[in-house]
Amino acid sequence: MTKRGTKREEQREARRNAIIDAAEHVFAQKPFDKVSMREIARRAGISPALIYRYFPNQQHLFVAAFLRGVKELIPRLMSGGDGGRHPSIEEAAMRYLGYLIEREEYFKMMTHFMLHGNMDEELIDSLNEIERSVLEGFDRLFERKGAKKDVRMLSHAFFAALNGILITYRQHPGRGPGEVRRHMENIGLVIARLFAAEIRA
Amino acid sequence: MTKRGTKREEQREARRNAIIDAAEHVFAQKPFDKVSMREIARRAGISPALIYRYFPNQQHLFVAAFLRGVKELIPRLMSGGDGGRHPSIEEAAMRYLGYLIEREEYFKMMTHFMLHGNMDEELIDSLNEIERSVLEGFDRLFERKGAKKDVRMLSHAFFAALNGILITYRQHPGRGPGEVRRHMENIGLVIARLFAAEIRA
DNA sequence: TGTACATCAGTGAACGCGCGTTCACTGATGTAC
DNA sequence: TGTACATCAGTGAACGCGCGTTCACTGATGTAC
Repeated sequence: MTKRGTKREEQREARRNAIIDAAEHVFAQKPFDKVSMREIARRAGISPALIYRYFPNQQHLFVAAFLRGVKELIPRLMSGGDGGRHPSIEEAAMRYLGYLIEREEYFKMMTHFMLHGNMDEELIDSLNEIERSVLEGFDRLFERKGAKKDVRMLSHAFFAALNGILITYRQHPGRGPGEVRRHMENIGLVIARLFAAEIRA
Repeated sequence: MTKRGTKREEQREARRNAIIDAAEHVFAQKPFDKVSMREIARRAGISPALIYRYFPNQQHLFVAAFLRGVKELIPRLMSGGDGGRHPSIEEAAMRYLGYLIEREEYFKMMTHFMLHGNMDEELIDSLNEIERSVLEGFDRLFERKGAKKDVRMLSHAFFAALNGILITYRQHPGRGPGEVRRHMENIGLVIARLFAAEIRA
C-alpha cells in the first residue's frame, strides 16, 4: 500500500499540477470549445490517456483548473492591498475586472460554467462555494462602506453587473485590446459609483 | 431568369423562414453546442444539404435566426405599452429581462455571439447594428427621465448589467425556474433603481 | 540485503461517435420559341 | 398551345475530421519476506 507523503505521492501531485498548468495554457490561447484533451496532453508532454489517471473526465479537469486559479483571486480582491487599507468600491470593481481581463482563461471557464447546466452535483457545489465567497467579500465591502440593509442584494447586483461588463464588451469593435480594457474599466467605474452613491444615500 | 415576386420566390422565402423556425425550436431545447445542422434539418423536415441552398454556412443561419427574432424585441422594449405611455427605467429593465428569460433561444445566441470572436465581418456588423439600436433605445429612455450628461455611458452600463444578471443567475441553484426568474427580476430592480436614482441626482 | 510479486505510471492505437459540408444525382418547374 | 431546354429545389450518401474516452500493454518502483 502507498503511504501518505511518499515520493510517489509528491510526484503524483506535481504531475497533476503540470496537467492543470497545461490546461490553463491552452485555455489562454483558444476559445473554450477548441480546447481538447489531446491538446492539453500535447502541451503537458504526455499521452492523452494519462490525464485520465489524474482526472475522471474532462469536466473534472476543467473545474479543477478553474478552482485552483480562482482561489487566488479572492484574497487579492478584498484584502487591503499595498498600503494595508481596504479597497473602495471603485477599487474592488477595478480589481475584479482587471483580474478577469488579464487572466482570460478564468473568465472563459467561468462563463462556460455559468451557461452550462448538466454538471456533476459535486462540481456545481465547488463552484457555488467560490461564488459564495466572492459574494461574501462584496458583502463585507459594502458593510464597511456603511450599507445597512439589503446588502446581499447589492452584492448580487454588483457581481452580476461586473460579469455583464466582461461579457458584453469582450468582443467589442475597437482599435485593440487596450481600448477594450479601457472601455470596460470606464463602465465599471460608472457601475461602482452607482453603488457607492446608493450606500451614501 | 427568375423574376422578383414570382411564386418561386415566395416559396423560397417561406422555406427560408421554415428553416429559421426549426433552428429557433432546436435552440430552445438544447444548449448551444448541441445544436447541429442535422437536427435543424430533421426538425424542418428536409435534408441537411438543403439548408446550404439557403444559407452559406451554419454561422450565417444562426445570425439570421437571431436577427429575425430579436428585431421584434426592440420596439417592444421601448415603445409605450398598453397605455401608450413610455416605460419607466424599472419597466424597461423588466421588459428586457422578461423577453430574454422567456425566449431563451435568443439569450443563448446572444451570449454565444458576445463570447465568440472569429466571425465574418459582415455578420459582426449586423449584430453591432442591433446592439446599437438597443443602446439608443436606452439613451432615449434615460434622456426622457432627465439624464443630462454621460447618457451613452449610462446606457452601456445598464445594458451590461442586465446581461450580467441573465448570465450570472441562469443556472443558479434554486427550487425551479420560477424562483430563478424572480431572483433575476429582483436584482434587475435593484439595478434599475440605482440608475433611476443617479438620474434624479 | 536480495528476491518475488504487486502496484502503479505511462503509452500508442483504436473505438465509436457526431459534426459541418460537399457531391453526384433526380425530378419538378419556369422560360424561350 | 406545345415542345426543348435551362434552371433550380431537393436528396442520400459520403468525405474528412476531431473529439472524449478506453484498451491492452510495457516498464519502473515500491512492498513483503
